[in-house]
Amino acid sequence: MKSKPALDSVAFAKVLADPTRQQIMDYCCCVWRSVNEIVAAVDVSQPTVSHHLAVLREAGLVEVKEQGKHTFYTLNQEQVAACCGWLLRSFAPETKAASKLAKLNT
Amino acid sequence: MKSKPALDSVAFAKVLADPTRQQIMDYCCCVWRSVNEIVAAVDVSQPTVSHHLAVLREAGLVEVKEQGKHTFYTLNQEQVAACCGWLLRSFAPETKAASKLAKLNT
DNA sequence: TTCTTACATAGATGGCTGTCTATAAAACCA
DNA sequence: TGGTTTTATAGACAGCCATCTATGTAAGAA
Repeated sequence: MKSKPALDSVAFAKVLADPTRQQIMDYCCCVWRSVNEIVAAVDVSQPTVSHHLAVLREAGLVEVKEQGKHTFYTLNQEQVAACCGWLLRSFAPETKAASKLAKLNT
Repeated sequence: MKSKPALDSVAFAKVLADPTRQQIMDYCCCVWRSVNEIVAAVDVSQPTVSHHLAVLREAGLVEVKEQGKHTFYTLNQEQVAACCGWLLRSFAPETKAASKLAKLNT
């Protein structure tokens, strides 16, 4: 019996289903970034970046840290891993990848 | 150096980002299903099912087998696994799950 | 305090897409 | 041959969403 992820698999996919959002996720992977830095990196307006960050935040796919005037974001890799694991167990249960992950998440 | 999946990660997410489509994927996982069976299982019209199957087919997420009057579909688990693996390596590289999969796909 | 910087929110808009009905096409049956 | 079943395609339409501009708000600088 596998536990469900914190995030619904359709909701997870919807969050991922946008190139700008994946670009932001990539840029915030393994490192904390201020909104300013992200805006400079992704070629959409600052409000659009804020919108995407709100989507990612509500999905629990980013962590937030406020420091004075700045707000820093970083990718929540554990959440991504949990959702990908769930997808693998749901839609690729007979593959080697699913077997490899069988021991995780009990 | 990890190889890219056959399917773009944004395109993959877009295909997954619909509840009816995930329902069809679930229903066709590990078994061949005719369009008729799928229609009976998912509570949308037959043309809508055909539309979703076309989306899944073009993404390489299902395999197709024609037998006389019937067309059978089954989920392509390897494609799903490849895309999930790619997502894990991209957006959760520091997790245990990513380590487990590190040996696959070289 | 006043100004600037950093970020979020509100509202509008255009494009995409999931759904439907209607129809076509192909295979089987009588 | 004609009719039925199975699936795909075409076209229309409504709802969603990514983006923008404009504005609000809070923190630091002067």
